[in-house]
Amino acid sequence: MATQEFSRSLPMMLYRALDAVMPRFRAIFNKFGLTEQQWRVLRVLWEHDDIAFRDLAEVTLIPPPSLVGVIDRLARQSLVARRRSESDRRKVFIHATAKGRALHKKVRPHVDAAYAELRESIDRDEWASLLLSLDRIGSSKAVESEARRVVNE
Amino acid sequence: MATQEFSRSLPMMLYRALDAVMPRFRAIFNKFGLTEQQWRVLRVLWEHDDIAFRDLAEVTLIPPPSLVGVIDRLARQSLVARRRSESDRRKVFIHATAKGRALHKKVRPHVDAAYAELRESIDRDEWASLLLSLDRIGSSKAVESEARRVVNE
DNA sequence: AGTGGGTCATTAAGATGTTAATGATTCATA
DNA sequence: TATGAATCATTAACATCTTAATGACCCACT
Repeated sequence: MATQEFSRSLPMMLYRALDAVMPRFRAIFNKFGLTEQQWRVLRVLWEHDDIAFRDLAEVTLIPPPSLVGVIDRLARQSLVARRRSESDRRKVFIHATAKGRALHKKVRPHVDAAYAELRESIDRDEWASLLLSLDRIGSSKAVESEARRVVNE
Repeated sequence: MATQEFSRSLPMMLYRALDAVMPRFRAIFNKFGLTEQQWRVLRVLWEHDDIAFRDLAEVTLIPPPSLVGVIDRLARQSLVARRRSESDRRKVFIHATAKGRALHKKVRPHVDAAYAELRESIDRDEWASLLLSLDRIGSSKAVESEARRVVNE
C-alpha cells in the first residue's frame, strides 16, 4: 500500500502495538465487569492504601476529567471510596474498599497469566531494549510532573 | 513508588510514550481545526484517490463505528465525501475533496517538521530497533480464545 | 482582615473508543 | 430459486478522551 510511510510512523506503530496487545486483557476485564481504566485504578490502589487523586491520575495515565467519572462508577459499585483531605480541603484521596480489594485479588491472576504469556512471546533482550527505548521517549516530556510527589498528610 | 511493576508494564510504557509524543502533534491539528483522527483520514486519503471504508478503518486504526462519525464530521465540512460501490452496494468508498486536499497540503509541512524533530531526538539505531520491535508486536494478532479460556475455566 | 494569584477536583461539551446489535446486501448451496 | 449464512456500514448505549472553564480552597502579601 502507498501509505507505508504513514503506517510506519512512530505514533501509528505505537497505536498498532497497543491494538495487538490490549484486546486479550480487555476480554479479561470485561468478564469481571470492569473496563480497562477501572482495572488500572484497582491495580494501582492495590499498592496504595490511600493515594491522592492527582497522583492516581498520573500513575494510571487517566486524565483528571476522565478519572472523575471512572472513580464515580467504581464508587457506585462500592469498589473504591473518596476521602477529603483535612489539611487541604481541595485534595481528595482514593482508597479501595474490601469489595474492591477482593475483586482485584480475583482478577489479578488472570491478568498476570496473560501478561506472562505476552512476555514469553518476545525475546528477552528485545523486550529489555524495547522497554528502555519506550522509557526514554516517555520520560522526555514527563518532566513537568516530576516535581509533584505523593504527600502523606 | 510501589507501583513500579505496573508502571513499567508494556501497555503502560506504550501509553506513556504516546502521551509524551502526541500533544505536540495535536496542537498542530487543533490549530487547523482538525482532530487527531480527522488528520489521520486526510493523511491517508492523500495517497488514495479512493479507498474502501473498511480499508480506511484498518489503515487509520480507527474502529469502524468511530470512523462513521469521523467521516460524517469531515463530510459536513466538505473535506471528504462518500461514494457507494456499484458492484457491491454494501461497500462505501471515501475520497478527499479539493478542499480536503488543500487543507492537507497546508497542514502537512507543520506535521512533517514536528516529526523530523522527534526523529532527530532519538538515536538512529535505537529508532530502527524500536520500530522493528513495535512491528513484531503489532503484527502478531492476539488470539482472543486464549483470554476467554483463562477466564471461563 | 482582605485581596489576588495559584492549585485542585470537578463540570461542560464535543469527539472518539468499546461492545453488541441492526438492516441492507451478497453469497453459497440445497 | 429460495433461503439461510456471511459481510458490510451503520446505529445504539455507555465509557473515556480532549480542551476549556468553573467554583472551592489555599497561600502570600498588603
